[in-house]
Amino acid sequence: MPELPEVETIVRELRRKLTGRKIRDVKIKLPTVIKPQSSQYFRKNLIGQTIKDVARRGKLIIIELPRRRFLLIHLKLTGQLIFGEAPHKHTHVIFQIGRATLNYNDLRKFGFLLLTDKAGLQDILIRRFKFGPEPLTKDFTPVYLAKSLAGRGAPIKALLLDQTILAGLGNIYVDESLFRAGIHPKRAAKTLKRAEVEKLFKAIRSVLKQAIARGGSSSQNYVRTSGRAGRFQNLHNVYRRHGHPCPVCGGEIKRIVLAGRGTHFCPKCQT
DNA sequence: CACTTTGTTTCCAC
DNA sequence: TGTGGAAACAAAGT
Repeated sequence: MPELPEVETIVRELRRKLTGRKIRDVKIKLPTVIKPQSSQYFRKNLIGQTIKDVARRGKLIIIELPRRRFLLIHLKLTGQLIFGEAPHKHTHVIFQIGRATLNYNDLRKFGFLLLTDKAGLQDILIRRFKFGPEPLTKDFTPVYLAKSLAGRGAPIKALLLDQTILAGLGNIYVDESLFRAGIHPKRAAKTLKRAEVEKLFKAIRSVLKQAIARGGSSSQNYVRTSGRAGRFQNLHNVYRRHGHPCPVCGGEIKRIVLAGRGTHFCPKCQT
């Protein structure tokens, strides 16, 4: 599952391996797989470019190229960027950087790559990706969280998944954060007490930090850019553990559908 | 076959 | 206009 930690890892490795290097060639293996406008654009525009910088906002990776060009990579679900791997059935784009290769794989093809100019980038960032703060920066505070939840009748889980409130939290980490905070995913956001908001704030940060430290969650087919699996799935308390006992109280973990997502929680511990 | 998965969009009701 | 719920969409593996 591509979520925050793996994107962090990818960006770090992209910086290390690509910054200042030339992209000599970009091979489009299956042009129809990528958004139609981008495959053409790739072929024409990427050859010989030098990567200047890489940034991350939520699950969107933005690589700055010279001449005010930007490469956007939006990783969703099964999207992967893997260094030094033989291309396979789900490899859609291969970046050749010197002798190194970086594969863009996406089994379900939910993600996309797009090469665009400054105006297009701004358009996308402003109109399509109005991201809230990064959970692990100082922009994210208990006060901000409280303010975002105040007066909202929606279930707390729905708001935590909303990227305009908080960037980069996906289904796994929302479920795990709510478990750690002892809050029921269906609770109306505005009913959270001050102490609960504080607890949730801490839970989100600690879950993400631990997940990053362990290289993310390989619960289905996520792997790191090195191709190795993450190890946070071993620490999942509730995510896809319905029918199993709660590690805290021993009660049964339940699964419901909330905000269109599989939602896992302990009915005893989370109120 | 049904079902799962994510992020986004669309539609509908209030 | 904002809000929230529900459904739809992409694609493919289980």
